[in-house]
Amino acid sequence: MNYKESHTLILDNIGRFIDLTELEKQKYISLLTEIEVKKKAFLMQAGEITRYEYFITKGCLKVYTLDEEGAPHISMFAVEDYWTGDMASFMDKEPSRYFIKATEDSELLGLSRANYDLLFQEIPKFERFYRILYQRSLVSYIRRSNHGISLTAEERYIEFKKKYPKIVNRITQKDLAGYIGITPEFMSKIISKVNRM
Amino acid sequence: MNYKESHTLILDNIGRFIDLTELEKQKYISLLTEIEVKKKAFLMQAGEITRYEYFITKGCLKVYTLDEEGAPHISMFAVEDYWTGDMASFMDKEPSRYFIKATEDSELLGLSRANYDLLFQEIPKFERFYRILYQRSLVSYIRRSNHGISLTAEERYIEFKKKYPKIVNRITQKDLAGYIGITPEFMSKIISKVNRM
DNA sequence: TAAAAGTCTTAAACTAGTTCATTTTTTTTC
DNA sequence: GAAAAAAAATGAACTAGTTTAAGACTTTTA
Repeated sequence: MNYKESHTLILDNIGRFIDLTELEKQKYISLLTEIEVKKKAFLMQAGEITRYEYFITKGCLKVYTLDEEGAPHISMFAVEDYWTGDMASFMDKEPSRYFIKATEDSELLGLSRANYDLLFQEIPKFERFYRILYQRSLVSYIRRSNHGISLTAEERYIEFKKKYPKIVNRITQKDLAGYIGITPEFMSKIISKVNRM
Repeated sequence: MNYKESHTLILDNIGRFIDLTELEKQKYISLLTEIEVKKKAFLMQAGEITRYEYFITKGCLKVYTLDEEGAPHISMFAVEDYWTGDMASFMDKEPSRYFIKATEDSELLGLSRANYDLLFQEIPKFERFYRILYQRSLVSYIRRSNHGISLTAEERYIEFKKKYPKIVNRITQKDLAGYIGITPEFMSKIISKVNRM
């Protein structure tokens, strides 16, 4: 993907919530860093302090933690047009608990912490953009944290398929199990059951 | 609680993230509505369009949905110095799925949707306040939605006690079960087990 | 293109959590 | 302050999801 395409993608994403002048667009783009990650490579690992907030222009990544037994718990899959990172670590400059690993060759745009702060000084409109972006993410996480707790694994799988039909075909069953919160073995049973219905 | 005390509480809460002039403080206070809810009364019910975002100055409320079988799933307990409401319904003016019920006699300050919009026009600094508020809530919900899925009920109970030591003594075991995502019977067993340890 | 590594499937034995039913304890209400 | 209502405790039978192990299928790597 060339620069122009990835810039159009991120500016369109921002354009959903705020209007920018040509000058502001240029200024914004100048604050971004181009990043490439090959399949299976880490964008970031637990213990590091997150340097960027990421916007995905191409590919797919998984964001996950490891529990005491070393089992992975996937908190999100990020594909084109998604934002990702570890906000807690990014904001408070504390070591992250998350790993971010590419499941396909991927391309991203990164906004560093210094540039994030600068952004609000230079284009205060971005306070609004992030206010709305966070608000919307919040609505969906509140819903997920309730559903995660109250639905059965089978119901969560059916919801995931409905909500992310494009993602479901790009990830392994094992990773999906790590997201749904069950073992790969039980995931396999659920899938064959649901497909039989 | 008198007006002055509740105004100090909310202004201190806001003061954590942004600085306001005296004039701005007055302006902000003038946009708020005083609300009282008696124990067991509803602040809001599913099907209604949420009219306010609420700040609690006294008391305790539970925010919950009912599933198809009529079982309650509690998404948060809100006590003094907390913000609550249904953001999805408030923002998009769509019917809410949530009930909010007082578990103690409570007092709140409400910001209506019209005044919320006005606020950003009159004191743009509030974009920043909400950007930071939402960002912090997001961090804790992301953590909760992962933990909710990957910890056992007993671990979730121990975490809740550690994180909200003051709330745990103000709510019933039954409501806590509705938050943790288990039956009241199993909650009872966990509590007696943990206390025995 | 063969070997190695990882993913998926299946099944049996197990455990965390549910359901239903009953009794005791606490809180609410008049 | 007695009666009613709600919450909490306990136990037995059940179900959703885990664990372990082994074989089949796919993808990656040299």
